[in-house]
Amino acid sequence: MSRTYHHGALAEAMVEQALTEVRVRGADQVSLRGIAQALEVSPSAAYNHFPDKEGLLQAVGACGLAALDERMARVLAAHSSDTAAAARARFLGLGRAYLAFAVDETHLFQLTFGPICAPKHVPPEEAGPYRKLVASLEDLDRWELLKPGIRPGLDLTVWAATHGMATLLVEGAVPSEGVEGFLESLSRLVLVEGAVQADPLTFDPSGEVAR
Amino acid sequence: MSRTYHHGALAEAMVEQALTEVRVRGADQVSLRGIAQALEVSPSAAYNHFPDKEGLLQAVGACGLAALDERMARVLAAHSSDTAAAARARFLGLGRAYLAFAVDETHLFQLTFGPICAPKHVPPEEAGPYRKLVASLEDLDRWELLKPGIRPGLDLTVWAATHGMATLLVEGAVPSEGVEGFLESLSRLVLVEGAVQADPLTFDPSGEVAR
DNA sequence: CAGACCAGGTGAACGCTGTCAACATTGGAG
DNA sequence: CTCCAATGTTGACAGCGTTCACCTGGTCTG
Repeated sequence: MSRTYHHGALAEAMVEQALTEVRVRGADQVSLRGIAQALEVSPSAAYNHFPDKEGLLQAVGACGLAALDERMARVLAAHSSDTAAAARARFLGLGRAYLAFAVDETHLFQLTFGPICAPKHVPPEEAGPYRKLVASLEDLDRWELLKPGIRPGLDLTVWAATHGMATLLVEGAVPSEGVEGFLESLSRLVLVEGAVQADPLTFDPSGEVAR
Repeated sequence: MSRTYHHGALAEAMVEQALTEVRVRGADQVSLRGIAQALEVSPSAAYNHFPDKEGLLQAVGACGLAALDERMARVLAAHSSDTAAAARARFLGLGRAYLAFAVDETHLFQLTFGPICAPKHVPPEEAGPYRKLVASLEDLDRWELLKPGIRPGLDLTVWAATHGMATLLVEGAVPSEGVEGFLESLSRLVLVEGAVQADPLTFDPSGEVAR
């Protein structure tokens, strides 16, 4: 309980504190001084670990990306069997996980894909979520579940649609009830008709935020 | 040239000044004091016309929405004939205009659809751009240019895809060269094959900012 | 084992910000 | 002509990010 002069793991502690504050109040409502005060540390201590406030927020944004990736990984783990039905379930589940993250981690989503952090994780080919989406589409293609002739450019288009729907949810332009309708419509555009009808609505892709 | 005590049209002047500063530096780099200084007016004068800084920025965001709407209106005017080819050109042109706006008005786009302004223009059914998109889709449907059975939910899905592509462009996650590929891919998903092949790449939907 | 080193902490200060309350100015209505 | 309401100014306040000079104390060396 004794507060030593040197904290020992200030960087991690600041990211964690900033993460919780971002989640409840939004990134532009958190102050470096507030975080330092919560940690009983002087405001300038942060500058031993981060170049500036943006540096700290970028670390928080990386946590957000990791949390999203973990949700998506959990979906893949829940539908790992090597069947056409599982491939379809993975595709829909990934989309649902992405949108669920946007809905119940609104502020973190905005930071992760906002102007402060977005330039940090480009090109997107290196990030987990995009790779998982591409893999899922390749999977669908292998099972011949994709409509014929639509493959070129499909990665980007499906990604844009999902990401766009997520931002619309976050902005409040679309209520969260619209998620299932969106996924159905997207499926109608992309998947062959009547291939696998059973809809795996059972899996709930919610989860905690990664460190 | 004489500076009177009362400005006369301070509200409009502040919006205009804020608009130009947002366009070059981004919304979170503009300060109320800076705007007041540029107009040779005291900082607190703004509070006679706007409740706070956010109020001013919301007015700027409304200009952004109007500018986007005007670009889209110009596309409709350029392809107003009542033919299947024109309907297809309108659809592609609207998407191109939306994405072009995001590319060359990045900061304004971010403000207009960011956390400060987005809650202001919901529900989106009341905004021009969404209505124009919906009308375009109904148009395509009337000419039987849409793939059969995909209509339910298509408005939202196409809007999400376009808006998502726009945000990816803005974030730098996708280079602006990807626009045409995206539009081709989207067309492949939505339009009947080989209906109208001539691609109206000729029209340039760039334009000035309204007000 | 003494002592220097240095990563990592402190405190005060600077300039900037948004916002407010009290006061000044003035065009135009009565 | 007078007065008022709209609209501008002044001065101040608290809070912000950031910097600089300085302090602490665990660790490694002579």
